[in-house]
Amino acid sequence: MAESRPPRRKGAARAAAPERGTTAPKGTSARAPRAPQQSRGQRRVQEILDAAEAVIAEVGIDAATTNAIAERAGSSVGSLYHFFPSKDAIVQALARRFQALAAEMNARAMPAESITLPPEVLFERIVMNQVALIEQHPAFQSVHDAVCLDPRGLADLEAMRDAIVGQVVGFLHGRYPAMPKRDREPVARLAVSVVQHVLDDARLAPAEQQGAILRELQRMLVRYFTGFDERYGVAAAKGAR
Amino acid sequence: MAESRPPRRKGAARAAAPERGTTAPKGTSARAPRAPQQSRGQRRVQEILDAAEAVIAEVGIDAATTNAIAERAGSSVGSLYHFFPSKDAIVQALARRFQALAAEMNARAMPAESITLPPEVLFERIVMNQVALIEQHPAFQSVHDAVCLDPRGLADLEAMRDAIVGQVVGFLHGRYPAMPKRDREPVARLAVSVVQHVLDDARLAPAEQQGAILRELQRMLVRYFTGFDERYGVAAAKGAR
DNA sequence: GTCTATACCACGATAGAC
DNA sequence: GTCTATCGTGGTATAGAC
Repeated sequence: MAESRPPRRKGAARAAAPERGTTAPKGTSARAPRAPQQSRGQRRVQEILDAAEAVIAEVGIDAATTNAIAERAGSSVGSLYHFFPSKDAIVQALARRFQALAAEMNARAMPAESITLPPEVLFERIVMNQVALIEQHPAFQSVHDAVCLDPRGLADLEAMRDAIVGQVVGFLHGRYPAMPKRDREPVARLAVSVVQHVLDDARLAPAEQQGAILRELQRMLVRYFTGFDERYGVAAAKGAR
Repeated sequence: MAESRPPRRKGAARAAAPERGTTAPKGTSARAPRAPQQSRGQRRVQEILDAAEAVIAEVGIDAATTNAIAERAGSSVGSLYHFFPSKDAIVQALARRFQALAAEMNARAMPAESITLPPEVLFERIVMNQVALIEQHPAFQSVHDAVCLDPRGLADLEAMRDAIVGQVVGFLHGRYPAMPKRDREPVARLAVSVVQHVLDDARLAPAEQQGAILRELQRMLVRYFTGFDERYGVAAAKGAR
């Protein structure tokens, strides 16, 4: 994997830190009251991010050049730098998009009602959701890793991972009120880490084995959580299995 | 993070493919019959690889420059390129070292006698062994990922991962003769993937949680394999738990 | 065999015409 | 707002003295 972890500091031209102002990638300096302009600009920004995602998925972050991204977006570097102050800014914007996406997906995969589901159906849902997310956004891991190792610029924001872990902690709290508080976060971190990395890893396996790996992953998680079900009981479950 | 996966093709100067001949990084063209020369050369090679390992562990593969590696080795680029034809060759040599290391470690962690051990002690040993390996060689993951995504040059050699998976498959065969043959490889792949990635990931967690994550990882693996113990029985075990 | 100096090139980022 | 052309940086790899 890749590849080399930190986002680099290689061909950084002379311009050191051109200051990035607000969170939104403002096109021109002051906001223009015309809605069409803003929406057009937003569409352009999204197109650039889509292109960046595609290129990164293919060649990785370091090898994804600004020229390649611009070209893929049907645009050119100059235009790209009109919307983003630097390549890093593009990666960070992408990270934010992914964070929102992952949080939403996670909320859908384990809503409040799901805390009483039997592990089999719970993890079938979670794993399949994550599979879909990785298939639709293969750049997820690269971006995630790059941002994690480069805290600057995302410091005020919690790391992507932490947001997801937080959701799982909440789930554990709901399902196992008796689980010691200090156990919740390690368990959540482990579960998230396992799902994320195993699925990413599975793409390298022979195609005919990928289904089997998914099934084993589900089996492993089911056995892990069945242990908790037996130890702590499932909150308000009808059949405590 | 991670970075960008593929080893790049960035500042590749004009020299396209200077052909790498045999497997051993031959210094001069013909072998010199003097033993001292050879051993000295080998020591130099090892020093360069050690330096590369250290630099990669700190900054990642892409950001690890040949100059930094040479400097760290107490040498200089010219000398470095006397032993290795390219930066990629260094990474590949490093990969081979790691492969041997991991195989040896694995053989130590699960020798033939271990197939009857209770899961608790088995995974305590396996996890702790892998922890030690990652601590002593933090560049392991980076190199592994980079090589996996860049099959060229390691094609004849099995991928690092496959070698380890093969050992685990053998273990499963010994411990669970009744396990269907086609289940063995997915199970092995999953187990290897989980151990490797979770431990690598744990380094990013808050220090005070790392111990707990390790414990949870062991618990998860124990519950997973206890399921197999119950389903298939442990070969020739004294107490079938 | 080891070093210094440097060729060569790709990249990120900017300038300025349109 | 978008483009083309270009600059400055720094990275790989080499040349050639010692």
